[in-house]
Amino acid sequence: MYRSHNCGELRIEDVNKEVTLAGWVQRVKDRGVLTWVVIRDRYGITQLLFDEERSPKELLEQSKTLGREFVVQVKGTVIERESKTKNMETGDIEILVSELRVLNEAQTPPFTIEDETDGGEELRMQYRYLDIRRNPVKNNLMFRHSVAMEVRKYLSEKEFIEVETPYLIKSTPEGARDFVVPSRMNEGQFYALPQSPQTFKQLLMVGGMDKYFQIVKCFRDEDLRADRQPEFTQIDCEMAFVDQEDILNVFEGLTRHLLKEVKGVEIDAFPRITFDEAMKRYGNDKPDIRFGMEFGELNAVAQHKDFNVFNSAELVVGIAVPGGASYTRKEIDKLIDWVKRPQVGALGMVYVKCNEDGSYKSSVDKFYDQEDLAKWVEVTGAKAGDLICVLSGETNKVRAQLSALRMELAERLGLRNPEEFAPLWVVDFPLLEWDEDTERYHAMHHPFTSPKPEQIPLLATDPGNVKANAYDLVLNGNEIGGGSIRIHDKKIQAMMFDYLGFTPEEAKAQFGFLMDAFQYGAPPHGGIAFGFDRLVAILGGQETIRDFIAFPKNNSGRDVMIDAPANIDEMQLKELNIELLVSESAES
RNA sequence: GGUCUGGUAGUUCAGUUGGUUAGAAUACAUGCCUGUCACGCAUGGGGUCGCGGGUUCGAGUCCCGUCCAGACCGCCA
Repeated sequence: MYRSHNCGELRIEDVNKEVTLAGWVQRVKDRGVLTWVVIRDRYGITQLLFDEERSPKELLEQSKTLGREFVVQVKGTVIERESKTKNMETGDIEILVSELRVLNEAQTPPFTIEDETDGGEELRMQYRYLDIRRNPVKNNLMFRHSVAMEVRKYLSEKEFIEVETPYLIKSTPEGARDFVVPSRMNEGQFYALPQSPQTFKQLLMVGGMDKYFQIVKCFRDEDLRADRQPEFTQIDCEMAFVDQEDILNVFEGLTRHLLKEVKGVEIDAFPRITFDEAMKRYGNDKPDIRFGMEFGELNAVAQHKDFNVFNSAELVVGIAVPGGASYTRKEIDKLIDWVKRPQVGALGMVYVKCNEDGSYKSSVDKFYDQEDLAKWVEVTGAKAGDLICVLSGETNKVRAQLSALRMELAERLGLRNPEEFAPLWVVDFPLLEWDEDTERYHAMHHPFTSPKPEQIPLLATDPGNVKANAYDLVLNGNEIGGGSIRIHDKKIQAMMFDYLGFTPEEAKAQFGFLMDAFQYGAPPHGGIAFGFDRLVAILGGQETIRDFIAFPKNNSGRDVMIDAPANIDEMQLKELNIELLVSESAES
C-alpha cells in the first residue's frame, strides 16, 4: 500500500493518526533546525515536518536533500500545527515524519509548478505533463470530466443511447479538408477521418436507434485558432420522429441542465432570433447578447445630404458606445485606425459624440446639423455621454466590420463578463451560400439539411433565399452547437445534390449508401452537434480551448511534446505504396 | 496564402538616440536562521541577445532574408 490518505484530505480531526502519504515535492523550506516539505497530489497539498528535537538526525538531513518534484512516500503522525494557515485546506495540521522514502528523483522543472507559473505557452506545451500538475490545468480537466458526466447523465435519462461510429471512413468533397489515412491492404486507397459522424448518425436513425448521442472526436484539416483544434470533440446527437421544435426543446434542456449543474446558473427560456435578424441587429450569426450596442441602420436618416460616402453606400449602420463621448480625439483616431486594419478592413469611420448637455459633435458636422444627428441618436439608441460609431459600404462587409468593432469595444469596456451566461437560438439559416471561388452554391450547414418544406419551390427560382430547418445554439458570442432537420426523402436528397453541383453519378459514388438507405424506410429525423471543447471552455469562463484539452496542438497543428507530425521511414512508405514527391530535410 | 506582435540568463522580462564590462525578478547552488506557508538574510554560478546576411569605426538596438511562437483574416459543410 503506497498511501493511506491523499494529500488533500487530512484535517484537525485526524490528529494522532498514523498515516502514509505519497506525492510530489512542491517546496522545501529549510530552517536549519527544522525543515518543512510541502507535498502535492491531485487532491491537494500537505505539509510535512522534520524537526531537530522530534525527528531522527538522519531524517532531518535527508529532508534537506529533497528537490522540487521529487516523488516521495512518507509515514508519520498527524499533528496539530503550532501556526495554522488558511492558505491550504490541510492548513491546521502537518505530518511529523518518521520514515521518508524517495520513490523517484526529479530534475528541476523548466518552469514553476504554481498556479501562476513563470512558464510561457511554448514551454508549457513542450512539458505538458508538468503543466498538468498545475491547479489551473488540472482543474480544467476535472471540470471537463464533470461536464461530460452531466451530458451523459442528462441524455441517458432522456433515453439516448451512446453509440460509437467508425473513425476510418471515406473522404467527401464537401466541407472541410479531410485528414486521410493510407490503407496498406487496399493499395493506393485512403480512408478519411470523420469531420463529424453525420452520415452514420443518420443511418442509425434509419436503423431505428431513435435517440443517439456520442461524445466523439472529429477531425478537420484546417488552420487553427484559439477556439479551434484539428482534432476536437463533439457531443453529437440525433433523434427520429422529431421536428425542429422537439430538438430545440431537448437541447435547450441539456444546456440548461449543464448551466445549473456545473455553474449553478438558472436561465429561463432561451431567446430565439432568425439568422436575418441576427445579421441585422448584430452583424453576426453568433451574437453576444450579454450587452447591447445593437446596430441602428441609418440609410433613411443619413442618405439625404451631400455626404457621398454615405449616399453611395449600400448600408450605413452605427452603434452607440456607452460612455464613449469622453474619448479624446487621439483615442477616437486610434479606434479609426483599428477598424482600418486589414483584419477588419473598414475604409473609415464616422462618429458622433453625444455630449452631456444634449448637443452633438460629429466628424461630419459639415453635412449634418443637430436635427439630423438627433435622428441618428434615436435609431442607435444612444444616450447622453455615448459615442456613435458609424460604418458604411457593402452590406455584408459593413456588418462584419461593425460587428468586429462591437465585440472589441465590449471587450475593452468589460462588458463580456465570463461569469454571465446569455444563450440564444439562431434559427432559419439560409440553406445555400454562394461561393465566389467555385461559382456555385454550397450547403451552408451540410448537404443533408432539409429546406423549409414550403420553400422547396423557391429552390428553382431564388435558391439563395431559401431557408433551412437549421439552427445554432449561441453562448456569449460563440457558436457552441448547430444542427438541422435532415432530408429523409431520396428524391429531395437527390435534388439537393443536384443544386450543389453533383452529377447523379458523383452523388451516387459519394453518398450512394445514404440514398440507398433512404429507400428502406428512413424516419423523419434531425439532430445537433455541440463543440464540446468550446462549450467546456466557455462554461469555464475562457475563450481559448487549449487549456481544456490535455494534449493540444499548437498554432501550426503540431504537438510540440511528442514532435508530431513527423516523417515516417522508407519501409512504412513502401508498405503503403507511397512515394513522396518532396523529401523533407529529414531530422531525427 | 495574408496581416500584426514577439524571440535577450533555466524561466518571465527590461535594455533610452547605434557607443564602456548586457541588467532585474524568479529559479538553481552554498551558508545562516525554531513556526514558515510566495518565509527571510547573505554569497555565488549562469548569456552564441533565434539563425544568416548587410549598413557602420562600432549592432541586442538600424535594414534584408529566414526559422519559431502567439493573435487574427482567408479557411473551418
